[in-house]
Amino acid sequence: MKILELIRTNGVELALEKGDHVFRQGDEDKFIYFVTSGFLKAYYLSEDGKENIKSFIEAGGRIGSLRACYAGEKCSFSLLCMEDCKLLKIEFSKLYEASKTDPEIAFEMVEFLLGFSLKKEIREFEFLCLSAEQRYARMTEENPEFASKITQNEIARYLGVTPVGLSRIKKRLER
Amino acid sequence: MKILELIRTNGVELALEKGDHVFRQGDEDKFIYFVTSGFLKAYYLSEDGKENIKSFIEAGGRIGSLRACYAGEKCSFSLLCMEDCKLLKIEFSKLYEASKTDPEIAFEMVEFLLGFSLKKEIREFEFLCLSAEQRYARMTEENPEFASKITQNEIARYLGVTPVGLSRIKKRLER
DNA sequence: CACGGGTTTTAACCTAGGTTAATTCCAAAC
DNA sequence: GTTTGGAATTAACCTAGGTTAAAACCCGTG
Repeated sequence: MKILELIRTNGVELALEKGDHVFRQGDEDKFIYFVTSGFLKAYYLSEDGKENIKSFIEAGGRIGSLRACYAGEKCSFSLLCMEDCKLLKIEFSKLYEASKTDPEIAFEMVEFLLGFSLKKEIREFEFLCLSAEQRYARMTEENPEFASKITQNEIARYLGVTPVGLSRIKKRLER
Repeated sequence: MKILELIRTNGVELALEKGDHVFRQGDEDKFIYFVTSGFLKAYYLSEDGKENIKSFIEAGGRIGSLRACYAGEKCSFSLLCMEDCKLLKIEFSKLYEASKTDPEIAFEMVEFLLGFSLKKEIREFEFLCLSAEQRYARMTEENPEFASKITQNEIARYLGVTPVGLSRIKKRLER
């Protein structure tokens, strides 16, 4: 991974504690973060204070606000450490420029972005075509490892329902 | 655009009529389509025959099933011409291989995928955080040009509600 | 003009999930 | 053991949107 080399030479290492924010919704933060260890959640906060979880990020994952990095906006979500975390961060622009001049990096970016797009496409499908109940069923099948790390409250917020709603769904399903 | 050159030399031109399918859900179709002219819709069909619209594609747009092209699955949606269309198609693998060896192509792919990811991220946000009513309000603001080309029925199916539901939402909003 | 087919609206009824608040559970801390 | 605080469940009530079917509307065609 040539990108990882680039980060080792150009990036900055961060050690954060459980409960720390990497950045907050509204910040201008044009970095991409590579998760060395730990576990994070990315979440939106609506005006009336409601939390909606965009994604969970495990060791090996990457995250950054595309809208902030690439569309010149503020971060549209917050990023929070749910455990102590080690991260490597690099300016998005460095990655972007590097992919202009370095073919290997460009190709690795293509690979990463394809994987990312695929995931987002599947999530779009789930919201567009499935009920909350079906989304929950899929989640328990496909991400059983999350169950131990996150509360049911957070699963609900990730699926787009309230904790109360999810509790009902579970009960309905166990029959 | 070096990608467009590649397509002119390696791609195939298609002229389709209104009502034709480019491919159908379940097909193995590993092409990326560049829309020269016309207007199409990409939609999912559920087991019980319900249609959910993934996206509309205008001239200048590109589309293909990522799951088919990149994840080795069947097409997860169908692609239908809503007007007579001129398309250019190319095997995804050709684009992918080219981005391994040709830095310009790789960079153009990065640009395209960043734009695509951004759009999907916004759609995820809309489903996760907004009500159907809010999604409709945003759509009328941001894609007023669609209104003339598509029926309200289809707007509903794109927003994830039924036509009846959307009719109600409209009525509620006009007060 | 009348006809016919598709789109939109309306109405009546139903269901999933939201809201609020009370209750129960559980686990860590004492 | 008891206390305490967060997580999950339950219950009662409410609302948005689904479902079905009928009505109204809108065109294009003969």
